[in-house]
Amino acid sequence: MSVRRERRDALENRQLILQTAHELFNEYGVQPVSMHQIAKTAGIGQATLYRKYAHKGDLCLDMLHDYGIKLMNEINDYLVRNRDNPASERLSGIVGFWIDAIEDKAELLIESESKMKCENDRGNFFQSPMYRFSKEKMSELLAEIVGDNQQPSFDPDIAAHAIICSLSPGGYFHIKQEKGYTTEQIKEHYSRMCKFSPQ
Amino acid sequence: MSVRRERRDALENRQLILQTAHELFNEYGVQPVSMHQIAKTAGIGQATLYRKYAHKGDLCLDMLHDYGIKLMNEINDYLVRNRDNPASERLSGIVGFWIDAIEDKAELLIESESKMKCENDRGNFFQSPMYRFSKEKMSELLAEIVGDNQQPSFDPDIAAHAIICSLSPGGYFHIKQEKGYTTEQIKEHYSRMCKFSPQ
DNA sequence: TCTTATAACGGACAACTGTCCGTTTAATTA
DNA sequence: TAATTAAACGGACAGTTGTCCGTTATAAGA
Repeated sequence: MSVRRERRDALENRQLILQTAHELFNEYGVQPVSMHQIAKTAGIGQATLYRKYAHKGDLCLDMLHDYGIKLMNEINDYLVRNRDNPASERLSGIVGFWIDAIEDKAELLIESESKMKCENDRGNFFQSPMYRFSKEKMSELLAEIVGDNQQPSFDPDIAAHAIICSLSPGGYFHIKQEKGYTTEQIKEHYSRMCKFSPQ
Repeated sequence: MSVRRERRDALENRQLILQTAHELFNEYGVQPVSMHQIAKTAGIGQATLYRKYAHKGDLCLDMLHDYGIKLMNEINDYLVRNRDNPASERLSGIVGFWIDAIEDKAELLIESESKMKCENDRGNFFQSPMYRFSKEKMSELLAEIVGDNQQPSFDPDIAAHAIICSLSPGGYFHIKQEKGYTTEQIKEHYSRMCKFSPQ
């Protein structure tokens, strides 16, 4: 059976959308720019935009794609460089990268977080490579931390997921503001939390 | 100076809104009901509705008010009854109550979570009594857990906040489904995580 | 009780979201 | 190269959000 490859106009429009959104977000910020405005500015139909991206959060998540690749590479490098350090330290290292990412890409992340309603949805953050990768790496480190424990322990996947959720932009910026901490102070407290290990 | 008391019609409308929203949510679910529909059904103007509630999430949060009071009382009772148990056990007890609440009130919580955009906003979950109460109680228990530690430790407020954030409905239901765990199994894993204490 | 100031009301409106459906266009096949 | 076919397009539309502003009703004071 022959596989029809993606039509040229479809590909061009996808690139045009990302380009246009990037420019509009740079000029006005993410939140104030509407999907209508993106379509209008790009000179394409509303439906063409929605056919590619289910909602603005979906679009924002795709705009984080390259950043996500870069982040995953950096984390991989970090883990290799520090392979002989304690697992808890490497874990807090990943958390540090994650916090930097939130600070860097706050607007896009907040948008994609707020539109994340339906499970198994296009544009669900929990389906993104960045989330899956980080959960996996954190899970491995947590498994290493609790590894030599005979009594039944918690599921490292759940712990990793919990750590990532606790770093959702909404919650992160709230506590940061409420406590009046700097980014480095938050990192430091998370780092100390990672030092915890079973009684 | 004289304090004008709240006008009668304003009070009546507030009750009418809550009553109407309750009925509509019961019949159709939370997500499918629009603010327009609530106003129309209640027989009041759109602006009257928005004057009382900044958005649907704000309304949902208010609809959780009584439930929140009940929950706080239950947690208080629990803490008194178990005052002689280890702090980590009481902590996982609170988490248990919290998880039950998520399961009970998923729809309202998801709605209020997804509309929580601006900090210091009416209808921000982090301003709600339920959040503040739980964070305070968890923070006290965490302080107790790490209390007799001479080296600098993490801020219990941050840890408490992190635990609550990790239990946001979106994240909770995602991991529950992905792992195929029952509610009790999630509680069990959280309980084991709470057993952790400093190296 | 009547007047008055003002809080609250609500219809109408502008803008946004997301979808439908008839039309166009690119890739495949002859 | 022409015909075919299905993917992709985009204007238009219905429904929703959130606000504005002229009108109404209520509580306080005379």
